[in-house]
Amino acid sequence: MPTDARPSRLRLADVARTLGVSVATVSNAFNRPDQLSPALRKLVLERAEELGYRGPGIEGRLLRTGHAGAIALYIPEPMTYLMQDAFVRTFMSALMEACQARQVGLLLLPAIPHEKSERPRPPAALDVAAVDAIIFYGLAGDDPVIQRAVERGRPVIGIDMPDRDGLIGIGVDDAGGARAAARHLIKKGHRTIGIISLPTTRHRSDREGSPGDFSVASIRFPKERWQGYAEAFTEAGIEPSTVPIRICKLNARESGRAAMDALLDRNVDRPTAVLAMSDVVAQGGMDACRERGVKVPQDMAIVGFDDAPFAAQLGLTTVAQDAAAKAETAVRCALGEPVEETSVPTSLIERATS
Amino acid sequence: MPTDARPSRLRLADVARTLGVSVATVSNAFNRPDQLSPALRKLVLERAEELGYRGPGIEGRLLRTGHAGAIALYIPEPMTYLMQDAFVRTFMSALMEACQARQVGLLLLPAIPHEKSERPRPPAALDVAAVDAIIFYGLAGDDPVIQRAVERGRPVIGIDMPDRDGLIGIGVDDAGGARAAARHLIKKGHRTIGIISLPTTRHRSDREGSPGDFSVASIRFPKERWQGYAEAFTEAGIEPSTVPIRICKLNARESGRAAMDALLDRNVDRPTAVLAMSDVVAQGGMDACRERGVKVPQDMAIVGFDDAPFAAQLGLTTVAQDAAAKAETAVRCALGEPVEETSVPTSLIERATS
DNA sequence: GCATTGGACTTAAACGTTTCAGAACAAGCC
DNA sequence: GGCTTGTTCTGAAACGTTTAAGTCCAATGC
Repeated sequence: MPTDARPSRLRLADVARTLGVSVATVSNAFNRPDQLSPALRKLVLERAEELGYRGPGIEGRLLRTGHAGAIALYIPEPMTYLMQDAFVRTFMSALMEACQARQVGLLLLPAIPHEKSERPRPPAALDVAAVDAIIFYGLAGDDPVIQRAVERGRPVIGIDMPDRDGLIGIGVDDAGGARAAARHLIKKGHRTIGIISLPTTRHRSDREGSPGDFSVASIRFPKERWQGYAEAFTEAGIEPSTVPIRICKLNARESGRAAMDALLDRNVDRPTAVLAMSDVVAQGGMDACRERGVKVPQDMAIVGFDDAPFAAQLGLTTVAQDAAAKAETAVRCALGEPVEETSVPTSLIERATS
Repeated sequence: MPTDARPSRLRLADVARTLGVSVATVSNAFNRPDQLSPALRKLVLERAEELGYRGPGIEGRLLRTGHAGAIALYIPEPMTYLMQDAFVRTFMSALMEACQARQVGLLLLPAIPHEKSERPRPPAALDVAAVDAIIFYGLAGDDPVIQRAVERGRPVIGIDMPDRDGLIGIGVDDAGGARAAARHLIKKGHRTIGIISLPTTRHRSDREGSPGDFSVASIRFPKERWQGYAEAFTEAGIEPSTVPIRICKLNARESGRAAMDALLDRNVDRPTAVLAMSDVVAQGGMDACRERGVKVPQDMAIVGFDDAPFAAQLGLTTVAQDAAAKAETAVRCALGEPVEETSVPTSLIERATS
């Protein structure tokens, strides 16, 4: 280590001093070209380059304007979840691309730990992070962190969440995608179709469900997807209240397996097809069929949701979400760019399981 | 509050005012408990909670103290690369865990685009991001962004990079890993073991080498890895100066192939095993063996270095790096925590090639 | 020639926080 | 009683930037 006494960064004032102009002029050279003559601007910029001044630092600017040049992503899970789930990774990639294109930083916020602990806990990163907006992913609609984020007075975006006071919800057209999936199975001749649902509230368990669960759901997409399924059923003359439903504890393969098991155990109304609310639980369902010797799609047709990367390998018919559009829209909203529509389209991808 | 149209965040001053104390006192209540009586501190904290004040915001603090509560990660690739490569994902997960544990944000910086463009380009995120430190990953040792980062006057960490003025390099324990690899082959009964080395200086060519090349090496890894190999040889009573060495021009498959070719061409001391300094050149060596009908591992055992993602598929025995420790150490350095050792342990992974 | 306009640059006041240097006061020591 | 020491709180000056308001001056219109 050399004996560099003062490695402090250069400031506007340093550039201003060597040129004999005011700091305002230097600031304007960088931010408001119309406020000074082109000749002087060129001079200032050249001198800045010469000195190694890279432009106005964030410290002062953040205080003065509140503009941070980054957006935050918050998930209620440990951060590593972003790397684990293949579907999430797809979304993340798209989010990164959107940020990259705008040269904006993406700040991953640590989930706030469950706090039984001491009262004077330090302010959470979520509360103080230097960002222009916060994007939530995988959050329940009634999570209290939403309120905290909104209080910060910056745009707050919720992926797969309903709009809410101060929260811009971005989602796929869940109802439309689900309707298409259900119609597809009905067209194939199925009349008894089971549902494998994702959890509808924060209180979670693997259990039997009913349409009533969806009307009180605090998590949006199961609700909306059910509505889509139900619409298609009604169209076809199938009474939605008679449809067998299993609700999963988690979006996990094992939960899907258990749900399919329960459906196959039924004596009456044993379904010939299943609509799964995610590809992950659909995959679990396929596991259960294989174990029990139930042939897919002959004895059991399956349609997933998400078009996760592994769905193609499995030959799983599924509803594709445009994850890229979702991420792009989220970043647009975050940065205050004009955005026409906050729900993105879906499309049914027919493969071997139906 | 019905009348207040302003959604502006609460400030220290707001809390101070309602209590009739000075802002300094409120600030101290949050940051320096020893500066006021416990009773008053309690009062202040309670009132803050009541008002919904979450603690001193980043804007002022950043300006005053420069403390941002986040660290940046910069890779010279598009950000999405972080999601694509399995080896990188492992590192990322570990990095996230380290950040999560400390409740520190992880800011992903967009790579600076190749700039043929207009002169007055806006300051890059790398230059202005609100972070306490910058971690580089996958960067060439002479990339000019290092200089820019160092100029910011914050800790700069380089993963798999040599130390450099202002840059803290974090790497694996090269000597230890190499020693383990050599011991492994010796234990298997090999006595004539060839070395396929990475380049030792900036002047590069595919050529024969000798121990002297390593004592004058200007590049760190080969030197250290050779030391590890040599130790193990000496232990086993093998004179290091008699060991056949090939030095590659590049860390490239083709160079590895050429090196193995040369070793197999030897009439005397034709090796029965090879220690390669990277998985890439090891892979090249395997190519050469296949072409010449030399059976691996029967006629030629091979041990690589790195545990690159493709190593498992190839069945290549190699020296794995502890990605988690690397990430943990990087974060430690970034946050100025005491760190005893900036080189991280390795472990030998035995597969089919030895 | 004198007011008016507009361009080019400067002045100075924020923005919210931290922290150094006191102030006020009480207690202890000689 | 004067002096030091300590405790608890306050005043005020930074930190680096942006920007509304203002100054200066040359050009224009009459």
